[in-house]
Amino acid sequence: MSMHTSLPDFDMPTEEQVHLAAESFRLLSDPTRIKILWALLQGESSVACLAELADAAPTAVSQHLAKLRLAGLVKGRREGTFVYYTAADEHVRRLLVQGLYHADHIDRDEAPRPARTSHHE
Amino acid sequence: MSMHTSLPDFDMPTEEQVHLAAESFRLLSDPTRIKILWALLQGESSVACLAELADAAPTAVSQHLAKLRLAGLVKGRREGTFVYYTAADEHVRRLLVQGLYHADHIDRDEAPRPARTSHHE
DNA sequence: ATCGTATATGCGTATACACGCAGATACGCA
DNA sequence: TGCGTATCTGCGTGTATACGCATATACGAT
Repeated sequence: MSMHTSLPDFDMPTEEQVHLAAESFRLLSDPTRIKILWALLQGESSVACLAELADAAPTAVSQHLAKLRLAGLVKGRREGTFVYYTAADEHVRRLLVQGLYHADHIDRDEAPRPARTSHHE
Repeated sequence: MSMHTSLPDFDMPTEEQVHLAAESFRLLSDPTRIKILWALLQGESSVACLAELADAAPTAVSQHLAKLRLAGLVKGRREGTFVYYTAADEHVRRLLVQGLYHADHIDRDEAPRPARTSHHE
């Protein structure tokens, strides 16, 4: 028994899936990008407008959008000098909603003390 | 002109919500932690076992679990020298599932070229 | 009490990222 | 054509983090 050597017999995601998921989560791990994406879930918007909404510099927002676009989380539609961005799909919405909803239900349980026994107590 | 100054009249999450969500996403943005959490969704497990499943050093896994525990994503139950961890709640499952599912549907659209018109491409 | 296992902590290092600034490119208008 | 706005790109810097190693602590068995 206690075969630590027994490897996953349940369905473990592939390395590629894990890597891609990690990348998506990483892009969602920045407050500015979360604000940008949340704003985009309400409808398409331009860089400058998103900069206002997210309270960040247009340059920074542009860079964030570039990364989000390369990761396939947002799409851009150029119209003259403006580029109107939109959230890529419903997955983004669900992901973001789950994250924000989860934020309201966090139960920080620092319970299992690192095992303090001796030390008299 | 152009009143960019018009701020969100739709329901924008609070700074705290955004911060907490970002923190959760950040913890989910590491391949090793994703593997650990995925394994924990199948049931409780110890550090050493999780180290095998995630193909990582027990020390590293312990540190990851400590961070996940402080963030309220996992809970630990000590039994002798072993500490059996479990995913904190269903939110974690949904979040992780959404992320991994999303990974299978990514449509990397690098479309909106930075506006190349003339310049003879 | 001593030893071995299981887990946790501290330190050093290499890597990655966010942001600000400057410069480049594209579009609309006169 | 030239000017202004909107957006994009490159560089430098400070900060954060993952990992390996060594060490500390806790528990069970001899």
